[in-house]
Amino acid sequence: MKMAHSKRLRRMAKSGPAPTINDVARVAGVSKKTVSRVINRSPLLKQATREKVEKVIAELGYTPNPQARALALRRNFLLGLLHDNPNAQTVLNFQEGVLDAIRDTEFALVVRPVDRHSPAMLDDIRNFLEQQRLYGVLILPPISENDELAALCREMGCGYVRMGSAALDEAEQLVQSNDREMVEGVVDYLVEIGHTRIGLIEGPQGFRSAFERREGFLTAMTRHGLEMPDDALVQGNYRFSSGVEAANRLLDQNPHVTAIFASNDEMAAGAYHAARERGVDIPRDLSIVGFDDSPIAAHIWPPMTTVGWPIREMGKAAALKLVAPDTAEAKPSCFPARLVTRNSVAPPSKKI
Amino acid sequence: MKMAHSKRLRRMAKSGPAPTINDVARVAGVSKKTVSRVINRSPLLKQATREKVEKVIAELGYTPNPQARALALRRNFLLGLLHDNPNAQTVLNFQEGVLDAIRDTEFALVVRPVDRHSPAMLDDIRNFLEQQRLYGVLILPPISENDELAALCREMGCGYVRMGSAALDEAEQLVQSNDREMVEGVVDYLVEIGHTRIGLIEGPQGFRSAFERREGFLTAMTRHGLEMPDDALVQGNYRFSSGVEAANRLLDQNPHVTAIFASNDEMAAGAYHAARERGVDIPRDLSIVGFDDSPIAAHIWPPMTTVGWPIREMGKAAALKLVAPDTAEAKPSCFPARLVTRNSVAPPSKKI
DNA sequence: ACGAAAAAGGAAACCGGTGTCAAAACGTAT
DNA sequence: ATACGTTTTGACACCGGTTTCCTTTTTCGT
Repeated sequence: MKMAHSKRLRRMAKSGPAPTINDVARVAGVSKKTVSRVINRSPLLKQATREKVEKVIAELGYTPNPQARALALRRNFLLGLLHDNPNAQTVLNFQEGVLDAIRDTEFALVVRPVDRHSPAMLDDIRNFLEQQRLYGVLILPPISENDELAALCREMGCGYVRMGSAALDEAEQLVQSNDREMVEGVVDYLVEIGHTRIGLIEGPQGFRSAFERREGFLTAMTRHGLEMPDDALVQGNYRFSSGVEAANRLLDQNPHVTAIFASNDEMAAGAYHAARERGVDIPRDLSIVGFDDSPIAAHIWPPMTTVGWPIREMGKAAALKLVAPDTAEAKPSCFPARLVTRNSVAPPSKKI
Repeated sequence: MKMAHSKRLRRMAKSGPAPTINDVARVAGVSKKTVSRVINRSPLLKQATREKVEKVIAELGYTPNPQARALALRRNFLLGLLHDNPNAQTVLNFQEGVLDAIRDTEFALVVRPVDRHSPAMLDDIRNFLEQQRLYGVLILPPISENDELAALCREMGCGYVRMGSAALDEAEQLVQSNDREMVEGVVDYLVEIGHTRIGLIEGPQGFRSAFERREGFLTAMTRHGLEMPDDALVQGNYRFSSGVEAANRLLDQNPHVTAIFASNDEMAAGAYHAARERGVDIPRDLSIVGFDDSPIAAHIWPPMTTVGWPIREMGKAAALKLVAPDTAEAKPSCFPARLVTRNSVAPPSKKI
């Protein structure tokens, strides 16, 4: 009720200049400093004064000017999101997570897609950070694996948290997932239902995530005493088309594989495509497992078994590590991925 | 060279407090006002003075503090993006477009996913606008169709541009696409290759885009003198699962349709799913056309014919309408969609 | 060479908050 | 009533820019 009332008052003011702390102070008959204390929940205020001021604040519909606050405090309330992730859903989920963390705070999230391939990338980001003076930045993979970028943040005194698949950094600056173990789990699962000739479409050179996933894969294969011929391991670049090519190469070189693990869903979808063109049925003739649980995995036919990360939770935790590093929710830095079982996996067919 | 040099100097300063306009003024031996004039490219400066100051700026690696600027100018340089779009790729493309527009300016983009179904949505957004005092906001569909939201922006004196499928607003506040005509074009195309019994999966009630697309569809059908039985028109809610249900209902009620147009790609993909489960082959037994050209359209099998919007360009134009309304690039408000022909359409098969 | 007009530059106030430090108000012991 | 310690409040400077208004310098016509 009171709320609605104040809104009405504010609206009736007909969008004149927004009330400032001075207006509040004058109307309430106190000094601006006292109003400031109310806003900042200073404990050394008499209850009566606090209430008096709060009433005026509500009546006037006063909101502190964030720019003025930022100036006085010499820090602002802007979080940055640096990303060059090809998977839109991942980026958006992460954004949602960040928003979960900063909703009802004065923080806001500013986004900055970056171009990993531009030689000027670091300078661009430097300018961006210099200009905007962000409170901190969140860095999504794959660019989160760029150590120069992290160094740049440190150098510029800008807080940062990276999302990455391995121990890139200290726990305070990292949210990670256990994808290596998960990939091992995928192999275990495939072996368990009978597969022995499993192909791997790995991600591009130089990506930590690609490396981790390959290592997890190979570790598990070795553990199971399974052979891993060189030509059952092909490389892609995390994109759909590279998945098509990689799967074709893999199946040409190694027609007996009964299952393929691809380092991300896009490439796995590419493998679907290649399989379909060759007339091989999924999952009867070929099982495919992807990684990321992006929307395509659910939409493709047959729905794809894949590994999902709790991206949104990771986004939330990442943001909390910056804005409230001492809360429990900000502490964990490793978030368990889980196998999302759908219909792209079946025991190997008898033939061959 | 010079650049690198200045960067080094700045770095050597070891991240002390960033230099301010006062530092520049002192070192250059001029007043802060003069430095301010240099920054703002005031024309009434002697060339020599300007160069002297610019040299110092470069040496010190000075960048104006955006918060201080915002405070003094009583406006900030933050654009907001309000979205509740289920299609992540669309949102991200739009973001990229906005970034295209504001790259190398002092503007930044802050994002705000909203929950259309929350009753507190408008209040949330009001608080957000009140708190952040954005320069302006960009509003993506479907929430862009909410007139209360637009009214709120006007009331709060916050500039806005909506992306919408119809004449929701004045051209200054709108980037739109000609989807109605495009839908007519889709029908023309289907009719041209021989289809006469075409089903429609329309979007949810109350969405302007859904309305426009349905009208375009019906207009074209009438124009071709084709019958449109009530049961060939079913409703979905723009999501994958609703597409599955809608297609099943449609095919149950009307087994003779040879083509389906769905109001977006998600639902079209759902229709694929339904078709597959019923053993009907796409495109031999059933042609499907979607709308949006989202990634799923390219990835699904067979690749889907759909209608694509130039989202990124629209994002750029929308941002320019706010930050540089007088430039030519900010002028056009209608961006032509185009038919993306892939493999989900074929002439109707003879049988029946 | 001189005066007037135009150009260039500076001093001080201001934007709307916060920090420092001292003053005022209050409660209590003497 | 007085002195004293504590709590509460306020005055004022400051954050780093811009704006207003005024002074100094330069330019130029005669």
